Formats: sequence, C-alpha cells, structure tokens
Amino acid sequence: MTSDGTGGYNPSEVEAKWQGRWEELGTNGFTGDALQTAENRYYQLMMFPYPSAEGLHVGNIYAFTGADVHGRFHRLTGKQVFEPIGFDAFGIHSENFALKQGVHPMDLIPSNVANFTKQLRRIGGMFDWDHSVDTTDPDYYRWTQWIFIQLFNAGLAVRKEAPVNWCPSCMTVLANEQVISGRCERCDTPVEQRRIAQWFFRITEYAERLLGNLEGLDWSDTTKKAQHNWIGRSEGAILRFPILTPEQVDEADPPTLVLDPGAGGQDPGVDGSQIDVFTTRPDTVFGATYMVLSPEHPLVDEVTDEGQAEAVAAYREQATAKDLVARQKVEKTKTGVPTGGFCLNPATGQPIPIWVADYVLMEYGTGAIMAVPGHDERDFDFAEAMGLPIVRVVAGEGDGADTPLSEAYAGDGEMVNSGRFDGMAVTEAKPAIAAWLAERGSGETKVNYRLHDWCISRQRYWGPPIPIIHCEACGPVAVPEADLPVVLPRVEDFKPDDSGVSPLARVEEWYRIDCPQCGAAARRETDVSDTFLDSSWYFLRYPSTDFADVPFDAELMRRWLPVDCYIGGNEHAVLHLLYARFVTMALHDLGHLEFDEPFTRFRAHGMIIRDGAKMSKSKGNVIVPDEIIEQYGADTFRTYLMFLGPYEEGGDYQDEGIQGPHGFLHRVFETVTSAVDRAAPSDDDGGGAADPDIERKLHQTIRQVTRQMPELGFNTSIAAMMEYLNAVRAGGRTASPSEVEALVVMIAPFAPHMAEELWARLGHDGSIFEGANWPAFDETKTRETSVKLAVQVNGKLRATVEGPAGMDQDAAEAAARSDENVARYLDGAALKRVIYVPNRLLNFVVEQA
RNA sequence: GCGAAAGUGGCGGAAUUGGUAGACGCGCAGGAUUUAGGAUCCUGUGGCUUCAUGCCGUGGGGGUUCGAGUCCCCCCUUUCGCACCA
Repeated sequence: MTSDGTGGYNPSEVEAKWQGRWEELGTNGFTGDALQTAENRYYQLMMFPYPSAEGLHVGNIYAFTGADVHGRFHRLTGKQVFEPIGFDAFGIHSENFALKQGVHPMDLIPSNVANFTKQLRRIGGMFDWDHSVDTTDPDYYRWTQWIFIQLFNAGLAVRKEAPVNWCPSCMTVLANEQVISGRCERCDTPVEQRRIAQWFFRITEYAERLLGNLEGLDWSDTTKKAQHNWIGRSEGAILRFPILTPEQVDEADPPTLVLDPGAGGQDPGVDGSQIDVFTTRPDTVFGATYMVLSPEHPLVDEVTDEGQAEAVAAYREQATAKDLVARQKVEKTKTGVPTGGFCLNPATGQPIPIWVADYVLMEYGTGAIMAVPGHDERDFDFAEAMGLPIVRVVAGEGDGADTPLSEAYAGDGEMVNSGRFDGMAVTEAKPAIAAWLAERGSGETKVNYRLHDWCISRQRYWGPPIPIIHCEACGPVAVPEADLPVVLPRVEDFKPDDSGVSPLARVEEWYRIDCPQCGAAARRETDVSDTFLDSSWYFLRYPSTDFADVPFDAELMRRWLPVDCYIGGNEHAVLHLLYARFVTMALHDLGHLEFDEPFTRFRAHGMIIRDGAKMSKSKGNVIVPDEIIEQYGADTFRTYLMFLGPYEEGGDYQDEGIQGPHGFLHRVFETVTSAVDRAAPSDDDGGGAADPDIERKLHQTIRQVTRQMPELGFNTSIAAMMEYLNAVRAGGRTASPSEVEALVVMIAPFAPHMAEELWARLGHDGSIFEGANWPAFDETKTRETSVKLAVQVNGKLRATVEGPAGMDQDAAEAAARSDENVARYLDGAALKRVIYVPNRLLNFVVEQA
C-alpha cells in the first residue's frame, strides 16, 4: 500500500490496532456478571451461519454487517447491546461435504469454525465471543435433546409413518435435494417412495396461534404474509358421502335414489361406511358429479369393484412409485381410473362414481374430494378428459341455470340447480348449505390448514441423536434427563449404506442399552434430529452459555428476552422462523418461558448480486471478501455494502462502486485530522464563530441519520453523511473539531475502527462506543432561513424565487409576480386560483385568454 | 398457472409519502497537481432542439387532481417464492 496523501489513513493499521484494543478493553461483549445486571438492554440477533469450508461469503458479511451496524447504533444511543454469534454446524450439508472430501465432520467442523471466527473478527463486528454457541457441541445439543424430551412428554412429539424418497440401488433414504429430476444424484437410479416410521412435532396443534400472534409482531409485511400463506388456513366443511353397495346402485338405476334429500337424511343404511371430503365450497355440493380418492387413500380397495381391481391397482402402483419430487411436479394433464364404486351425493341424493386420481393429494384435507367440475378448474379438466358430467350450480352475471360452461366458473353469483337454495347468493349459500348438511348429519364446518406436522427424523449421521429408547415392553421411552446428552459417537464410516437406516444403526455397542423403565434389553433410536431443531432455540441459549446445568437461566430470560431485533435472510422467512416460534410457544406452555413469541422485531435483508446476476461459483463471479478487506480494509467494505442499496432489498455489487465509500472514508479521516491539527495551537475550536450554514446542515444530517438508522436506512444515512462532508469541505475549507465530532459518532456503526481512531485523535480516552453519545439535533437549528420557492403556472415550473423562510402567501406572490418569466405567463390570463405550499411552491392556476 | 415484490439517466440508487424528478455514489468528459502512472483536487454530466429556467422525460395506455414516480383502472416486462391445497 502506498501512502495516499489523505491524512495518512491506513486502514489495515487502524483496524489491527482497534481490534486489539477492543479485546483488551472487553468492549464488544459482556464479561463476568455484566449480562445479569444490564439495565437498558437491547438484544440484537442475527441468523447464525453454517460454517462452510469455503469461509464467509459476501452474503454472510452483508447480513452480519447490517445487524452489527444496527446494534452499534443502539449502543451509541445508550443501550447495552448483546450481539452474539454462533455456528449452525450440524446437517446434511457438512455431512455431504465431509463425505466428498474424505474428512470426518468432527474434524472438519472445528477447523471451519476456527476459520469463520478469524474472518468474523476481521470484519469488525461487535460480537460477544464469550457467549457463543456451536450446535454440534454436546453441551449445546444436550439441551436440544432436552427440548425433544419436553415435547415428547407433553405428547407433542409423536411417531408416525411418512413417505420418504428411497433409492432402490443405494438402498438408502434421500433428502429432497438429493433427488435430481426423479433420479438419485449418486447412481442415477429412479427414486421411489417408501413409508417409514418417523418422529413428528405436532406443530399443527399450534396453527391457529401461530397465525393469530402474527398480528402483534413488528415484522416486515412480506415475512408475515409468507408465514400466513404457509400456515394456509382455509375455512370449509367436512362432508360425508355414504358408500353405496352394488345393490343400492342397481336399485337407483335410473339414478334417482332419493327424490327429496330432506327426507333422506343419513338413511341409505350403508353400514356407516362413508367417504369424508374436505371442501372450501360446500355451497357447490349439488354440482358434485363424481368423487376422487387419492391413490394412497385407505378406502381405495374397499370401494373398488371387482372388474376394476386390476386397473386401480396398476394405477396406484405407478402413481405411488413416483418419488415425492416428481409426484409434486406432474404436468397438468389429468390421469385417473374409475373404481367402479359409487357413493351418494348427500345433497342431490344421487349416486356418483368414485374415481382414483393422483391430482388429489393424501397430505391435504382428507385425501378425498367431491369433484365439482362446473366450478373448480382441476375438476373441470378431469371431467372433460374422462367424459364425466358437468353441472352448473352457480350462475354468474348474465348466466342462466343452463348456460353451458366452457371452463370452470369460480366467481360469485346465484345458486342454480341446487334445490331449495336456488336464487341464493353464493356468500349466503356457503354457510346455509353447510348448516343444512350438518343438521342432517352429513357434514360439519371445519377449518383446515396447509401446514403439516414437522418431521424431525433424519436417517443420517451428522445430527444430535434423538433421545429415545425403544423397549419392546414399554414402547418408546425418553432418555432420563440425567443421562443427557446422548453423545453422537464418532463413527469413522458414517456413509449411508444399504442397511437403509441411519449409520448409527450399525453401531451396536452404542445402540444396545437397557430400558430405563423396566430394565429389559432395549435399543436406542438411531435417527438423528433435523437441523432446524438445533436452530429453533439457539437464541435462548446465548445469554446462558455460562450455565451448565440448565438450558437457560430464568433470570437471564426475563432480563434479555424476547429478542429485540432479529435480522436474517428471506430464505428462512417461513420454516426457521415458524419452528422457532413453535418451540418457544411450546416451552412457554410447559412453563419454561414467560413469553411465547421469540422475536419482537424481525427484518429480512436483501440479496447481493453482482453485475445483475446471482453470485455463484459456476458463473465465476463470486467476490472473495478476504481480498477486498485486504485491499480496502473492513471499514470500507462494510460501508460499501451498506451503501450499495436499501438493506432490505439488497443490491448490485459493482466492483468500481467501492471507490465511493473508499474515498469518502479517506476524506473523513483527512478532514477530521486536519481539523484537530488546526485547532491544536490555540486549543480552542479553531477560532471564529460557528458557520451557520454548516451548523444547519449538521443538524439536518443528524436528524436524517437518526431517523433512518432504526429503520435500517443505511444507504440513505451514508448518503446524508457524504453530503454533509461535501458541505464541510466545500471550497477547500478546513473544518473545526466541533463540526466533525458528531460525524465521527454517526459513522462509527459503519466504520467502527476508523471512528475509534478519530475519536481518540479528537482527544477522548477509551472506546467511542462507551464514551460517546449519539448526537442530538435541534429542530430549530435545522430550519432554513431562506428558501427557494418553485413558482408554477398551471403546474409547470416557470421560475424559482428566493425569499425568507416562512413568508406568507402575499409576500410569495409578490416575489413571484416580479419575476419576468412568471409575469409573461400571467399577462393577459385570467387568474382562477393560487395554490401556496409554504417554503415549497406557488402555483398560479390561470385560464389562458 | 397461482402468490409476492419490483420497473426512475450509461450503471447502483434518492425523492420529507400528492408539491422544483434524478440526492448520494460509480462511470464518463474537461481542467489542476504530478517525471510518469496511480492517488488527490476542482468543474460538468437525463434526452431533444431553435441553447430558452423552451419542449419531452420515472415500463406502456387511460383516469383523478391546480399539481402524479407517488393515488385509481387496464396492459407489458423482470425477479423471487409455490407447484394440482379441493
């Protein structure tokens, strides 16, 4: 690095110096019992990273820097800010990487963590290294397991069968991301679906609360909306369709079984066997002309007619053989086969055929639908393809009862072909028909959620073992809390093999254990838990890392939680945040926490792209942060990242763009040091009265930055400071210390090292973050004394006139009229009205002659 | 296909929420300084033309208003989610 003649600012020197000083002073974190006694707390949380072997990428740094800037800002306003960071190091990601590199994850992770720690220190974040977590540390996952046990004891962790992707060649379970267009990523064999027993958390029990609580949270709207849609509440009804025996169907041929449905009730006497469907449109039940079961539906065999058994079995086999990913990606063309069976439409009293088709999903609703082709697009397509009847039961504007349908009509209108409900508006018919069916025992209203229970089992190695012991006599038994953690044994061969279960199932000396309840020989659960469980509670652990015997200390929880501000990526807006909320709620209900929402405020940062494209290794457009920091320093890099776009939207990384903040910081350094040098001889403020224009600009800048910072308006805050610096330096003038001290404080969150150095040169001892107060602005000092008024005629700018601030309309008009150009436009025109916006604009509305 | 967000100079982006569009920065051009390069410092920089505070201009088209980047309607494009949710 060459000297650059700008006051001798040498970032690498300044940054090394202050990173050392922070450690000596313990400025960044809380030591001893400081956390226990903090009064004016602010918990600034950022999503902890997965410590990859590649090291920090720009996205990480962007996320952490924004959070750090926000945290440092709050610190300067007098809060005691806790800003911890840790490592989310379990999971398939590191496991796969370890497999590929032939390194054991237990060796890989510590070196990755060490590398991340070094890089994180280098970017100058105010991280509290005395309160860090690593999810792979047994002292941490001991409590992850403890949480599992609390939920298990409360009946919120249950075991049930669920489908998984299965590679018949590797004989192993695959994660969704290991299935590449229907084939195993390793051996290219088509992937199948299999059902195995897995552990689930019953998050659906909390659906209503997870939804309702959203209202009161200070989260960005998009995130709330994403959660809202994911939970996917829909109001509708469960309707019961009695299954008909072949005899009943014969009797009803021609097909009017019960003429007046009102008389029928539950009458058909079908020995209680029935098909339940969920629908959000009970009003359209009269238009249900057939029924569809999902291929996995348990009743498929029962309703299948002998003649159709073979075709149905074949169809089911090909539908269920598809792996999960492919099944969800089927093209729009509908396939299906009739079962030959019939059931009774409880509204019309007519028999309708039962089909099997894979466009109906077992996972949603009841796995069966009443098909209303007239008013549902998917049903319409299917009915057309299969030649099934389409009946109109809703008439839109201009439609009659018999207007033919060329596509499904899902809009509002009047009921038709619906018996006694004809003529009723859809909105009224919905509750009316649902109530009518309920009265007759054919249904009930029901709220349905799209949200599924949370599957936490992983047939993998690199995760915390699920703390359960399977005993033949007692069933699944929780590991006694005193025996936690269940330590993940070091297994050299952790590759999934053809056993089809977790690699832990090969470690007999590990899984063999006596039942803690009856003492009989038993077996440990060999699945590990989902990484999302690790990350669902880490923020609870941070303040309590000094406590070995409890997951979190009650007093610290009261003092520090819920989190004041959480910042992280949009990719976690749904799952992670939902799981963390669920775990917090469950722990609250079980008496472990006093609050039931973990994050008071959440903001998602945007994404950094480069030259208009996503950064990726394959495109070769990845920025290596270390190189930028080496060349420009961490302060410049931080400032540039915060400057290049609105934080919540991200921005485009342009290599040359860093020159702006680079030059800016150098000029700040030069301006401040020369202000100090100039002031030194006389030891006063550099002499002379304060420049009123500079003072006004300063107060305006403080106001602007103070308002922007809490809203993460970093790019505009930096722009405002640049403007101020330009004003201070205009015409080569030298600033006085009092003109720049506030600037140094305001820039400190962005360029903390440089700010420290300048703070010291301004004659202060210790850290700026401990000694400085965020500058206050005086509203009266922000006011302009004279203003430039825009003068318009009919909304078009014709002049600008200068006058004293706050002048009245008469004065403004007089000034404007004296302008030649304005006079020209007003001459000979009839003045209709005058709009006056004080200090801004004067608009003459005229009628041209 | 559905859902969400967004379209402003050569580029990244501002705009007190209906009041002078283009702040701040990059880039570019001219100049100063320098042995040279780099760095630094001034000055200029939406387009057009008849060089005037003249006309046009915030994806396109309509509308409301004294006044629209901002509000309303229609259309187009891009990005990101979700993929048949009954």
